[in-house]
Amino acid sequence: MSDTTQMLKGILDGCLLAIIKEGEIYGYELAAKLESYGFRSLSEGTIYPLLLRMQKEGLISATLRKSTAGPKRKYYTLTEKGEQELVMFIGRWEQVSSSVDNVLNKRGI
Amino acid sequence: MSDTTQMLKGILDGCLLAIIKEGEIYGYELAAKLESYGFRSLSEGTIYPLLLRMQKEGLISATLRKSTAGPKRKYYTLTEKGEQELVMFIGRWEQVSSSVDNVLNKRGI
DNA sequence: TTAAATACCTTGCAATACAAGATATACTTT
DNA sequence: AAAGTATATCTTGTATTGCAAGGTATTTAA
Repeated sequence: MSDTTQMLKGILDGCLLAIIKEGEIYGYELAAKLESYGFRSLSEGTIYPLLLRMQKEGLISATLRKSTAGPKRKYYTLTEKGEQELVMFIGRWEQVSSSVDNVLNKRGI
Repeated sequence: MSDTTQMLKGILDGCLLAIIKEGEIYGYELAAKLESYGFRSLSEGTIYPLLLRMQKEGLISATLRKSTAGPKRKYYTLTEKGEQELVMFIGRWEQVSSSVDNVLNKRGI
């Protein structure tokens, strides 16, 4: 109850969409990218199931490519549906985050 | 997958703490207050179990008082532990929300 | 007395982050 | 060759939590 686990629910998927939109990227690299944006180190048990789920929902699509330093990488790109979902995510985020900021700054109505 | 349900996880408790800190308040009023801050209408099935949980954890304490227009009201106040938890919540929120904003504004590193 | 607004609670479900453990490839070191 | 290390992905099971649905009780107004 004292970490950010619960707080990440419902925002990680949107953040992944936003990063993938910037350019084709694979899971292992994504985890590092999230850290560079300020997220604490995220478990692979979080990233991979999430990517698979989003692919199954048709938000992203994947292609396998050989790597020079390990097993094949699974590169993801946004689908049309994924772009739409990203737009809706941003709307949700702005509504919720501004509400929280209102509460913390004590500016009701 | 297109509402803010998941996004509220891990932030509602902190928001309740912040509002209760402003002054003694009861559950039914709290729901209205949250709306005035920008949250969409929250179910009583969300508010009451959450208040009971926080009371059980010792973050808030309650006293019953008669009402002029209905059954007794349960007024909540912050405990010392609740104040500490609020401070920690604010820290978590600032870390996470700034990370999300970084991702959405594409400002890595 | 019937209705409506107020006020609180309980049960069960669904969604999701994550720990733990497994598998496989390429390169480097011994 | 063999072993180790970094890279890269996946699966299973668990804990937490928002919320719908349904229930109870009190006060005032119609």
